[in-house]
Amino acid sequence: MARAATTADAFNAVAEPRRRQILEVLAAGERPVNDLVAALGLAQPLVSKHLRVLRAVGLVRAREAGRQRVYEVNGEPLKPIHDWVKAFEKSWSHRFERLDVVLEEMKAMEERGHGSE
Amino acid sequence: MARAATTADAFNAVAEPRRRQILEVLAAGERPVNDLVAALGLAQPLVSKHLRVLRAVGLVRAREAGRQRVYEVNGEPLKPIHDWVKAFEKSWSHRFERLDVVLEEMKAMEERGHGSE
DNA sequence: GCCACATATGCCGATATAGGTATATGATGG
DNA sequence: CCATCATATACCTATATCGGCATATGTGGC
Repeated sequence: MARAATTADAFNAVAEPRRRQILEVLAAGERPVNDLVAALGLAQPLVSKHLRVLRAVGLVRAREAGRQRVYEVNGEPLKPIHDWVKAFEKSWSHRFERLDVVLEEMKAMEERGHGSE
Repeated sequence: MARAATTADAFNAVAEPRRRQILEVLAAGERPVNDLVAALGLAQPLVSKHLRVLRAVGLVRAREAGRQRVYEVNGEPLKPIHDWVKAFEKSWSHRFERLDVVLEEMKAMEERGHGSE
């Protein structure tokens, strides 16, 4: 057996740095393929192939617009990754043992009108 | 070029379901290899090879104990994944604007003693 | 010293990848 | 209709994987 298909999983799809880049660009707003080609500096067929993988896992959606195909992110398939990784968060964030405390902190931060990051 | 090495990244290392399983088991506490073999029902060389990959990325650490080798999780290399994925969280959690609601949910989940997967 | 135990490594086969180049599909405009 | 733009697909090569089996390394006990 070889490695699991890249289209098997969001885990596998997102393991490719280029695919992550594509998602990052699309996070700023939907884009036709050529924009992605320009933004990433990759060969057009490469981008199309990566998009194919992302589409297969549901991470992007295509919309037809004349002769262009406009792609848009759909982050939902990332949720399993988020949930799985989150279970290990305490491993690097030691203040995380007291979850209640952390929640208070976050809440306070939010109320102070301070966004994310 | 083939796919990036599994040892290139936590992203790649964790794309393998078995490797995730290993980390899940180890999350409950350090274990010698044979325990993992029993817990996962895999062939011993397989487990050793997966551990090798996880070690290469720093996701596990080995401690010598007599003729056993006790492995332990180190979640820190997962942080980049967490951070990256988190940026897309709003994409699937539309109620994310109401942070307080989310916090309640998290608290509830935690109190229910929710494991991984 | 020798044998059983615990783990790691070597070699093999099948597979599917990423990237490249050339080409097919498909829509638009003249 | 034909040429052009936008995107997708086909074919190719090199590579590294996962899993299986056999074996090496290394430790402890008798």
